[in-house]
Amino acid sequence: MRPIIIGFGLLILCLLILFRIGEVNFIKGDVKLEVIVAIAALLFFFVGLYFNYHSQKKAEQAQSFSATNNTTTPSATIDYEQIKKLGLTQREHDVLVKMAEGLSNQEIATALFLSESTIKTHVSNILFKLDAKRRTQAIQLAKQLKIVT
Amino acid sequence: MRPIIIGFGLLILCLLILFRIGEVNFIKGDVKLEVIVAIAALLFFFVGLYFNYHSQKKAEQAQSFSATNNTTTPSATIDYEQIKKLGLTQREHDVLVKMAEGLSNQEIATALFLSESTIKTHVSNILFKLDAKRRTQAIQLAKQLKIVT
DNA sequence: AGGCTTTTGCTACTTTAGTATGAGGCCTTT
DNA sequence: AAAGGCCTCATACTAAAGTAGCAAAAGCCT
Repeated sequence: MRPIIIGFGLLILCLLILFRIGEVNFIKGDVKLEVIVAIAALLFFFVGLYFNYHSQKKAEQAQSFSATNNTTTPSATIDYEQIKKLGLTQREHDVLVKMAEGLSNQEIATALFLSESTIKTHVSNILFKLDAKRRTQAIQLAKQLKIVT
Repeated sequence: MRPIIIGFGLLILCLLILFRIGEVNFIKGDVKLEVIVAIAALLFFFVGLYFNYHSQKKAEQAQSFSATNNTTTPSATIDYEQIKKLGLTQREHDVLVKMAEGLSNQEIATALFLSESTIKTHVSNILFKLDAKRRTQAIQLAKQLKIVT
């Protein structure tokens, strides 16, 4: 929770700086209002993306967890029991899904708002847990075990 | 695709209106820069939320579509017409099948009694013909197009 | 036999993937 | 408050994968 607070703090700081620049330059007439508004708009556009992404992730997590608790659902698409059995975490499963879609590590990183390093770590752990040597093998296994569609 | 364009058109319109308000009121000195920036920021914050929400919806939709297709057509047969259409040769298809099994280039080479160089050539051609950037993507496409099981 | 495609293979690169290790923050449980 | 699992990220490697360009051999087709 703290990083979010820090993030917002920094954002507010950035905004204040923007205001300052805006005010100063308005006197000089160098920077136009449009530019400042555009920067702020862009900034908050991505903040919105980020924010929504995180809230949805949490919701998904809760959903899948409740799904695993419900033993009566065979879940025609994904076998959550199998995921549990293999010891795959939520995040690892996320990455595995993206992997199966044919994305590169860098693309997965972009899609999940993470760094490539993190994806590599996850992938490495996935390969270990699935006892696979390559990502292609992991994908094949994952489809067989119905932990990805 | 069209709703997105319309949406962005409306957004640009909103921005222009904001600019107008800003300029007009600056002369009168009623509304401050901060307010305009804040409005723009808030606006785009929600735009970000909305945008991300929809992109995720689409992803989910695509997933369910492919899922329903799989359930409605359980035929595990290979579409040779598709292979022809793509211009894949016999050997390339052989390699593609091995690729989908999760084998490395070296392993495919051993399995087909060829050198790794040859496999690389084939793989490169496969990727080109399938318009894929990586072998994982090629596998995913190949399964969708039913040219591998 | 000459023209065609396919198959095979090479060298020399560039780019991704994957491993090993460490570290810090967050969250839950104890 | 301490402990442990999870997530994130980084560095520094090594190992595959993929690209570009070329070329020889084989098979096929009238």
